[in-house]
Amino acid sequence: MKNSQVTIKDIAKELGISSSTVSRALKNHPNVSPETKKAVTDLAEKYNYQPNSIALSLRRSKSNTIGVIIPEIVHFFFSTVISGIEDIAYSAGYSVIVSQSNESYDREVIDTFALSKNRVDGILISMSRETTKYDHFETIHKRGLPIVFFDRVCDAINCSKVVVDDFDGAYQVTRHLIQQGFKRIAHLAGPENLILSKHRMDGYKKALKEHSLEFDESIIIRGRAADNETLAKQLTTQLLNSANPPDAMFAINDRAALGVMKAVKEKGLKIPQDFAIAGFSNWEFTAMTDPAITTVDQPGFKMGQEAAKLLIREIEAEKDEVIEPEIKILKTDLIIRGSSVAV
Amino acid sequence: MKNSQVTIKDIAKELGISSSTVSRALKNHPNVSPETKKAVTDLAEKYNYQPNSIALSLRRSKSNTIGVIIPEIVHFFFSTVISGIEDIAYSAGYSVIVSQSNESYDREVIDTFALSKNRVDGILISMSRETTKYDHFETIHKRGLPIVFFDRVCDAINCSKVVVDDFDGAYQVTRHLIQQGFKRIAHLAGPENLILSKHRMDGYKKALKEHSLEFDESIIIRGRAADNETLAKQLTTQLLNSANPPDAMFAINDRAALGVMKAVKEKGLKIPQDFAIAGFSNWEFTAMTDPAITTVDQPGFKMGQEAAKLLIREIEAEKDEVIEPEIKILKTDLIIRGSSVAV
DNA sequence: TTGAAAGCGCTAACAC
DNA sequence: GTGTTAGCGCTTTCAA
Repeated sequence: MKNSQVTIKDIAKELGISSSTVSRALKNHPNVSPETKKAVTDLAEKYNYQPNSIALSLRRSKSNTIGVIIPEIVHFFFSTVISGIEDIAYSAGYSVIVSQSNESYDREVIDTFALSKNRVDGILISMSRETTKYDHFETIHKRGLPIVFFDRVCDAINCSKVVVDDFDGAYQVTRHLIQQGFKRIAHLAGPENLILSKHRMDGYKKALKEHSLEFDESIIIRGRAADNETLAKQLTTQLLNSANPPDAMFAINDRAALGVMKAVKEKGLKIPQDFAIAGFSNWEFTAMTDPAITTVDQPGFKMGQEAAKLLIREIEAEKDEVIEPEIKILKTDLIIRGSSVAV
Repeated sequence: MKNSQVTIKDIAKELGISSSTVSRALKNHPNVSPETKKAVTDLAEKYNYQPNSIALSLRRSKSNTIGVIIPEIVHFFFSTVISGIEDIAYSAGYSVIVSQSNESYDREVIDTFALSKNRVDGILISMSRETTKYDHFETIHKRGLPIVFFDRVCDAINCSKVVVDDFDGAYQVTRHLIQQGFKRIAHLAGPENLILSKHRMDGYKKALKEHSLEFDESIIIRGRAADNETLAKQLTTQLLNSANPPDAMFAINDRAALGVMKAVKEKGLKIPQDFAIAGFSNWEFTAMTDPAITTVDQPGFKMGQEAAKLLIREIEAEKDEVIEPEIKILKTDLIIRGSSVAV
């Protein structure tokens, strides 16, 4: 177990020169004689010299590492985000430390401080579902550590954020349903206190209005169905059995869409011929489930990339340079899969 | 942007004592007077002192960080593995740096050296599909950096590994099919040069033999169908249309299982009543697809945990202690989902 | 063109 | 019980 990496000192000693000269030679400093430079680089090559990045971090007070906190890694959307982050970070010379809060507030607080203690240069975070207090963010943000939120952002902190254009996505997908010829489009909405739900509802309404379809409260499902597949299915069945049933449904997320789908199949309707389903998706369920559902794709990879870019920009800003926080709103993608598949 | 974290020195200065005393007080060294200790800890608390982990790393030549290289993050199996790694690493006080090779050999080599350069204390790796040369592992392993392989392991390196018990998994799932009353069980096998394929084939054979069913080469699908859904479907259809068709199929992986499933559905057979399907799964496809398929689950979380444990054990071994490499073979889980779902 | 020295933050051996 | 000193590996003035 020889753990001996060569250091600048070793090279200096072998060459009988000082370590400062070696350091200079290695980084192409102008004032080094060509001969010394050659001798040094040759030897460095021979011994496969690797600068000790920890020493560098200490010297520069910069770790070239960014920390990421997500609710859970085992989730298509979030792992996609990480992939995007890694993509940008890697090219910019940063390592990525990943930690998951497991949707726990306590764990998120611990993770936040752990990353800070580990001297990451900045933090990317998507909040846990439990989080309603923001002191931990406040603390490290005040301390000068750059933070960028993505997807589940925190309004209380004045920093850069990356989110998805819910309004536009909802508008687009509803318009798509209308263009496909569906005339009575229901909406399984999310909790009314979430701004996200409101945005999607507004997009839905805009599309209806634009095509002179009236907004009908009786085909809106509200309440907890968005988080409850069984309830979603049940309420959809009710709608389907009503006097004036819808011929399509825009579901707020994929859990809801799954419930809707089951109800529609049980009723014996063909998707998307008899009844069309569309929904926002963070690819938790529907992606793998049914090619006949049109989804508004949350662009995870892009989101990771953009968040990482914003963070690195901030990290690398000059000391006195003032960086204005930027809210990046990403357009969604409408994913229309082949509807030729038997359902 | 005040980036000023308090240091031991700051505390020492304010208290008019030396930094070594502060250091000692902070870590409860016996030879510090209670008063000094109190004064120091109070002040540390007040200023929210956080030891600089980079300085510590430099001092101890230990980063308390482990590197992970996986083919791709956006994959249910691998993200599950990371989750398991993170679980163990976190409790043991290690950070996890994740990098993905994207199934590219070149990128894997780069990642390997990048992690080594970043002074991680050890590396966990699952090889890229492309990798057939192992010099990069050899190099860093010789340098004394602990490595543990998982899932896609490298036989050429003498180090600890974590794999799945393919033989037993195949045996169990085949036996399960037999116990369900199926009598003519086909097998969609993997590439014959892979040891994994051989193990699974052997497990399959053992189960047949144990129940006095004869091994029939005519219902074995070999070749490239394991990596090709379309081909899998096609060859399955052939089998189903043959004179003496099978009544069940054990597929080597989930891509294959998916092809089989499509063929069976197209044929109009009910799963699992008319035709049963079972397969090894790393949850790439089938997991979300069909509750009627019995899967042999590759325990990703456990695998991550075990790999991390082995690695940390090695990292934390005393200098002169010799750690024998250990090959950990994890049992698979047989996942039998409710077959009550309409198919 | 090069070397000596200081320092990033921390710890530990050695003095007193 | 506490201070001094040296050093982890590197860079960067300052002086020669």
